[in-house]
Amino acid sequence: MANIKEVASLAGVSVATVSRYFSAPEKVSKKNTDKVMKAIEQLNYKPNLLARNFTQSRSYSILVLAPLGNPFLLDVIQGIQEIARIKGYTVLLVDALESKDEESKCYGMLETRLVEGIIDFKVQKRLDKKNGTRIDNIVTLCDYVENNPSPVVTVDDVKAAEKLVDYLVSLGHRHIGCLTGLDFIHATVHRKLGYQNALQKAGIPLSDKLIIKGDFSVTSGLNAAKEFINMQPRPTAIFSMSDKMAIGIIQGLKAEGLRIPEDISVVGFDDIEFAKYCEPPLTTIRQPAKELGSSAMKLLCNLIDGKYEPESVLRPYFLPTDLIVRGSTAAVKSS
Amino acid sequence: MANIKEVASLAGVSVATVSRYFSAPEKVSKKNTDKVMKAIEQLNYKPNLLARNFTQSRSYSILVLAPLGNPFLLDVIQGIQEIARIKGYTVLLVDALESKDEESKCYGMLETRLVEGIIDFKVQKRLDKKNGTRIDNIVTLCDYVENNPSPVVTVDDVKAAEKLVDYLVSLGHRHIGCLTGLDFIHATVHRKLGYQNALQKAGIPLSDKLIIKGDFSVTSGLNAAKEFINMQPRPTAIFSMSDKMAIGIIQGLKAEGLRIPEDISVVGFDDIEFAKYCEPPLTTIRQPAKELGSSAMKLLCNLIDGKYEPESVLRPYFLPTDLIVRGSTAAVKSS
DNA sequence: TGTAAATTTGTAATCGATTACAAATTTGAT
DNA sequence: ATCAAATTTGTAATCGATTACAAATTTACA
Repeated sequence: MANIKEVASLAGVSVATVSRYFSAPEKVSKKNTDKVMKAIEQLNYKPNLLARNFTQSRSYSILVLAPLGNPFLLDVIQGIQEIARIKGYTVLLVDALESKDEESKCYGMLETRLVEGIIDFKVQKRLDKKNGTRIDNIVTLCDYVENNPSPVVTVDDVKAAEKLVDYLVSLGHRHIGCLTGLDFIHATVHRKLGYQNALQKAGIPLSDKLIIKGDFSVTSGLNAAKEFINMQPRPTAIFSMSDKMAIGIIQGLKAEGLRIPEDISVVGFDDIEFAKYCEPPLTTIRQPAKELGSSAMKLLCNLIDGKYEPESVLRPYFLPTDLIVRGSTAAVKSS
Repeated sequence: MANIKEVASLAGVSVATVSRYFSAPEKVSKKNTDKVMKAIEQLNYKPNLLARNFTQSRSYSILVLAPLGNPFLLDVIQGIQEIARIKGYTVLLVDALESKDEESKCYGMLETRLVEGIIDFKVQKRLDKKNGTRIDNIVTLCDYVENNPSPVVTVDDVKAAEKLVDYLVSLGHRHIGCLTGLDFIHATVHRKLGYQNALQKAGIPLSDKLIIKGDFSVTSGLNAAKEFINMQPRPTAIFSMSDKMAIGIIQGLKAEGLRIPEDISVVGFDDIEFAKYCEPPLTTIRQPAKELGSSAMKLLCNLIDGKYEPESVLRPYFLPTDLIVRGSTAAVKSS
């Protein structure tokens, strides 16, 4: 494989000229440009980017730590990719469900220079290491906590959940079940808060008996369905913290002969592609997936470029959500 | 950020010793190991992997070119990741639906040393460049063509489709519609072949009128549904080349008041997670997604390590598929 | 044409590791 | 205690680019 020196010698110029041919072609005379071009062509030369990255001390790569298995993520990742491409970054992807060990290895890639930034789908607790401050060039996506150690792009889960449950309340529901997500994800906490806010506003007493712990999987929805059915009194509506679980719930309820939405209304969260192809189509909260991804990536690029005062970006950057009303919800039966 | 020289000088040893501390710790005396450890600790030293990669002329990265948007891919990618982690590679992911330009840039990453191998979800036509031979360290996944220029891991789409349509025939169907995928994907060609084989075996005349062109999206399924309904004679069963399209078809048929499977049977291909949560649950072909990913990655690792004779791996590596019978198929109505 | 300014070019240092080879040290056997 | 073998260590070259700086060349204008 030819290197820059060979190109230079074949072209009869110095290596600096060849290097400039790539980095600042306007500074190379027409005559030499031609010579260099020919030599490159003849030797089929491709610059060794490992060498370039090394000298520039840049990897032009960023890392995305995402819990694959969530179909909602595909769109988010596409949003990330879109900006990455424009800005000249390549995207490394790691499944975030790996071990803690694996995770810290990923964070280590910042220090070993393999990546210039990280987009993580969950808040890191232990970001503050030795020096007690936030670590640079990390953006938290779709998760958020008070005093977040890194900049955040997400939706306002509290408001979104509140909006959704407000809607159920407006349909006359007063016994509203809740299926939560993984509890180390802060979105779970926030959506629960929104759920409770809505109930309180409506003067409905809160009850932990109406809340079941889920894990965002279809299966946990299926299992929860049975529990909801056996509740006394049985809820007339169920708020599921993800569409996937809502689909499981609907399956489980139908298996027991219940009709949706006539007997029980079910709502999800995310608006994944299949939400509208459910039977019945799912009432849910739409998150602007692609925008979440692209906004996070833009933010990360600015962090890498040092365009921000660190403090100025620690306030969460909330994107708007939409309530999508479909067929899985109906007014409560007057009993 | 401390470098190896500073560590060496603080520890009172040579850089070679520090380097060996990482690469061959058994060759460093206990005394020096301690000294180096302390110096590393004290300086919070992390080796600059950009430098290491450069000197070793290795990136320890591989690229996956995948059409995101296919939920089936998530599992495949997890399979890839699993092996990648074990073998010490990181995975770059690029959405394969990008422009040709983007695509060749990705292939260029092999020559610029940024990645050591590529897993591509489609066969490359122009792999044979100047030297007319196959390009090393590329594995084609889930796509296949005669005289493939690179090693292939996939399922036998012909056999799988044939198995599926055999099943429809066994239910008494003789008018079987077909919704194809993108026609530059060879799997489309092969599945069509399997479809035709099954019909021929059963002595059913082939007719292009029963075949509609799709693009693997739900929408194309929705659109096709209307066309199938208006066919004369109307098919009693439809073979869709992906689950997503099948879901669209089912939606479209139901919207027109048809019952599945009583009026029309529908089958898909892939067995994505939502196939079993459809209404009715989808009869389909299960592809071993995770195994496809892990097998491809293992193969790629061996290619990178030069363990194979090039010719020995150009025969496609077929993984087995299963026919999954669910509720979307039924015996044809005796008319 | 002469000279200053602007442009283009080349030399050589540099990035931070790895590693071949030689030198130094330790170990082990007699 | 001696010497050979084995182990450990250090010196310095190397990977392939970028880039500061100086030198050479070209351009512009009086």
